Amino acid sequence: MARTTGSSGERTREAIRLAAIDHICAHGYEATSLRALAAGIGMHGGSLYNHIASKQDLLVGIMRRVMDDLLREAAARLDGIESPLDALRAFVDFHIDFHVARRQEVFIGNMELRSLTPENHAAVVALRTRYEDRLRRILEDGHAAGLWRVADPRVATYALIAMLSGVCTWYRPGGRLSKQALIDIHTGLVLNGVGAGMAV
Amino acid sequence: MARTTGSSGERTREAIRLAAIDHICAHGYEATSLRALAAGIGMHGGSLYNHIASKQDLLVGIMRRVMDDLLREAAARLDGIESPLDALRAFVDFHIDFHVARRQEVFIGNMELRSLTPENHAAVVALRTRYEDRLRRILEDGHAAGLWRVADPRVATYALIAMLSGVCTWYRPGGRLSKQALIDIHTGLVLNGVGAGMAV
Amino acid sequence: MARTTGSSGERTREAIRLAAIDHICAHGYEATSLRALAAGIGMHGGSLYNHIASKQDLLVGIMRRVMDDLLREAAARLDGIESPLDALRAFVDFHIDFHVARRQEVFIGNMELRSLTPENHAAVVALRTRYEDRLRRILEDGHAAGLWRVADPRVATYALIAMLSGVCTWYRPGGRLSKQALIDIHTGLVLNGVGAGMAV
Amino acid sequence: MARTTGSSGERTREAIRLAAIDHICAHGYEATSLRALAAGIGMHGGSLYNHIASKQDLLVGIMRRVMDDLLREAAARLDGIESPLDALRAFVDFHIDFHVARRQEVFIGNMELRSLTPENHAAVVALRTRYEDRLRRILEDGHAAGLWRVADPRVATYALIAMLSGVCTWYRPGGRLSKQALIDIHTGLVLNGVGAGMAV
DNA sequence: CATGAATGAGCCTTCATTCAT
DNA sequence: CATGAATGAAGGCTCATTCAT
Repeated sequence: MARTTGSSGERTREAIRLAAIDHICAHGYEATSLRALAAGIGMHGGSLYNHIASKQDLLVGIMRRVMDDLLREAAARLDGIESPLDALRAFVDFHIDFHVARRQEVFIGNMELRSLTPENHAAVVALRTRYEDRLRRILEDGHAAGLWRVADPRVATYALIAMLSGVCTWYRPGGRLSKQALIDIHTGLVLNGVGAGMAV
Repeated sequence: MARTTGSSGERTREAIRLAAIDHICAHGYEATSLRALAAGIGMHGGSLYNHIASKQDLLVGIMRRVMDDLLREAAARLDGIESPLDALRAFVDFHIDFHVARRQEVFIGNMELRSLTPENHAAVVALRTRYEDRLRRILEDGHAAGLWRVADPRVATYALIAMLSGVCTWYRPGGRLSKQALIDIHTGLVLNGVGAGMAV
Repeated sequence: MARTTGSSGERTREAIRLAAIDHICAHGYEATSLRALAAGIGMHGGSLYNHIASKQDLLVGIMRRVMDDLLREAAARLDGIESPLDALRAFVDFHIDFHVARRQEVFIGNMELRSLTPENHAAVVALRTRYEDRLRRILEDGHAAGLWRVADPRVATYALIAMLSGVCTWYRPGGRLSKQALIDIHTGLVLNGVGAGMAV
Repeated sequence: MARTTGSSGERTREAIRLAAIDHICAHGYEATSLRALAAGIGMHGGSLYNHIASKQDLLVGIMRRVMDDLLREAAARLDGIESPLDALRAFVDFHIDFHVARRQEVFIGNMELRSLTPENHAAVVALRTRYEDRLRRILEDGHAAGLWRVADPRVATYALIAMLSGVCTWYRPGGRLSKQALIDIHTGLVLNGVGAGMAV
């Protein structure tokens, strides 16, 4: 007998996740009511608990998943690139790509850290740090290779990631600019910014 | 005749503001309880209403004040600068300066837009836009003067402001770097970024 | 042909009963969740309903069973004893015996009367009364026979049963005292109490 | 200006306590809803929290108060009595007196120990033990003085207190028997029970 | 002005129970 | 029979807000 692509439970779980992402992104975690979430997908509030352990669990689930995906996809796209310059280009490319595609979840990941319990906070921050370390190492490598000059790689990392992530604050799909245009603009700012401008 | 620095009422109002800034910055607007705020300054919840009209009013007050100060101080520091290059330098300098000094309020201004009622949201966003316009005009002027090349001034503005504002996410006074070091690093990234690198 | 000790269904039903006795005894009926009960025996909450009609039904089942056993075993041990003195001794002996053996269920029977629906409450109280009547009749018989003096048999019955049942509040198997020691102590208190002391 | 005998707050607090005693006694702690309690005294559920810290706090408050009163009044009535026989009589007298007067609270004290948090449980049990120790010491003193024979004072204490406390299970004010009759009956059972029968 | 108290809505969560599979 | 999922009600508790004193 044919099996549907996911049990009803899995589909419900996913509907909850999507509704939560939408609502938390728009109004924030604290301002999101599970009742409202449930109503939005045609359930009663209590029924959610057949699929999630708690509201906090729902939040941290969203955040871990997006961080996991970010790290995994970053590895797939960036591992093995030898030249720091290529790596930096690829990083910008990937970062914008991912942040445009997963705009809402990444936004939540940035905004709702303070809504996590201490343990969850530590876990998510650890994942963030691993991602930041990728960029920091690229910056250090290029610096060591004389490709550019970065006085303080840590601060530069923070600054560049803040810049590149700004996209999920204002970007709306179907807007004036294509994703590729976005990538080009940001690639320019980043490469020039660190002083690898000739190469642009 | 000597004048006291403020009536008792004004001092209370200010204490409330400061407590609110602290708490909202740390835990968010929705997660901030007026009772807790009041307790923190030795009052009862209900008594706050002798000084504020509502919780929303308290929030929007904080946000308007910091935006007003931002615009006023920006005008004082930047108006009258002729050269786009000097203006850009001065903008970075001022932005970091202000964002380090008013770290918490600016952070609230960025994080809690979504907690505002539609009217308040519109009002605060209007102020933000006026500030962004300052940078955008500088970028356009420099471009027109051939000092640098900025393909899309609007997106560049978003990107640069996101980068420069990242500071209030992680900067803690008394940290590893002096404010001047911060300013230097960011000035480099910005000037290089737009392609005015020779001038750094 | 060998017979198994019970069908799988019966064994499940019994496992539910035992788990319920444990949990209700420890935390009370209202504080007992059917989900928790089910989990304790490796089932899901809903599956319980293949074996019980309702939570109330589970409770009243436990209480009726223990009262039925109490009455049946009391009859087996006490019916036919002629002398009131022998009967009183035997009653104490039996009561302690049963209450030590069925400590938890009897405890539930005493504590959870108030959790029963009115009909169930009436039914269980009727059984209790039949048991109390046994002691009351013994006391009246001995009084009539001049073996002791009991001013108010009803109150004396309540008092003596309260005393003898206290055992299930504090007794733990494997404690300092043997069951026989318990019986001796209580026999002394009861016989002396009614004034049949010479006979102890 | 005349002052009322208690602030409105105190009167409300007392109304809550009384309603809680009634309801918990009748239906048990777990089965008692704060909403229902509040409705019973014309308030909304949330308003209770102007007077209590939590439902558990309400329960432990009732239990501590009655245990404190029990210990204090016991001291007032029993301290200084030299003769063990007089002390035992006085103990029975006092115990029944108090248990009739404070029937409901004492009942709660006996039934709801398991509803207490571990810390509260320990605290209340400690008070109970101090009360039991009074009776145990009387029994030991009389035994040492040769007034009666008590093989195991600890168990005898449990047994007698269980018997004397049974009263709050069935006694209803205005019933068939006067309080004095109750006291007389129980005094007889106790004094005879320990073998001080001549003295009755 | 501050207090103490009440309101009424809302929140997260748990629960007994039902039922299609 | 067991499961997974839904229901609908209820529960304890918090909150912004109001108002008489």
